[in-house]
Amino acid sequence: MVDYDEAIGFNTVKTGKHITRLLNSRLKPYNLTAEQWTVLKRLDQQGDSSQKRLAEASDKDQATLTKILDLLESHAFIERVKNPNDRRSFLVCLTPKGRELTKSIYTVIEEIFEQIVAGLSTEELSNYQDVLRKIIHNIQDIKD
Amino acid sequence: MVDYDEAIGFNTVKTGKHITRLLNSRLKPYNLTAEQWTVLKRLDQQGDSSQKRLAEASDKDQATLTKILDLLESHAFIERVKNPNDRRSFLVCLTPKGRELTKSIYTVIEEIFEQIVAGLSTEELSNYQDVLRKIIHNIQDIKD
DNA sequence: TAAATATAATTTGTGCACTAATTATTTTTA
DNA sequence: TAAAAATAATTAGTGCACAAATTATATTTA
Repeated sequence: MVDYDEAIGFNTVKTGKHITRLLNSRLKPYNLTAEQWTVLKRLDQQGDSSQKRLAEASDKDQATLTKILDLLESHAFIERVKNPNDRRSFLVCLTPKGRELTKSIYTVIEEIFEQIVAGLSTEELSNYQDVLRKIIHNIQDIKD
Repeated sequence: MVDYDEAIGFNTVKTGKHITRLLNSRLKPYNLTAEQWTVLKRLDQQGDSSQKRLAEASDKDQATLTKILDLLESHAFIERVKNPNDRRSFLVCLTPKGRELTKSIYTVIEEIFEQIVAGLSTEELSNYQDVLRKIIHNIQDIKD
């Protein structure tokens, strides 16, 4: 009988933690953490966004995102602009400084991941992604 | 060009988070969190242990474990006993209450994971585990 | 159209994860 | 064997994740 709590649960969380920690150590010289990078990346990908939309895209809750944005704003990587269409919300925008930084971090991140996936075949990684997708899907089904 | 930051990094962390959140919601009636369960499970598996050994076995740092143990101790699930062989350390022990709880949680956890892995073949899950193992191994090599 | 309901962002409180520093104790070095 | 170095556990500080509550604003209902 396979112990999935261990094999899937603990080990997925552990792997995620170690990836995050590695990224954090490499991003430290840029005054960035892995979580903050996720937010910058989403802003770069989808353009100026409301916080709600940003939270959804980066899989973070509103409360957590507020804190992360506060930090990014304090470093002048982003700014919050009043949303002309809805006074309850802001549009979050990359500053020129933030845009410049984001561009250079793509390279840093890419190099790290080349090391992280070294020795794994395209097929192995593709299968891995399928399983991740199915697990997330299963969890969402349980919740409904 | 596959974006491994997204496909592997973000999605592994996301999946881990969602598993943890699901477990937390199911363990809440027992006054337990997923992380606390990990510690109880390790104690059950390896018997009375020093904090250092427990931290290693549960992939937590000493500081974090201290806090988790404080909570478990406050609920009388565990107790810290002076280590007769080394005055710098304690032996952490399950109380009868904690042992009883641990036994019943195994069943709860097993049912959740049956749902989490539903529809995934033994082979798929086995391959998934292999990739996790290799990623962790790669990360450890990078650190050395 | 006014009232009821829902929503965006923030704050508060709690539980983790991580690093650095600290104190008492043990181990190693010279 | 005394001094230096290492170690176990804890504390303090910072960054997240999550749930609940709150306030101003938008949407829906009757």
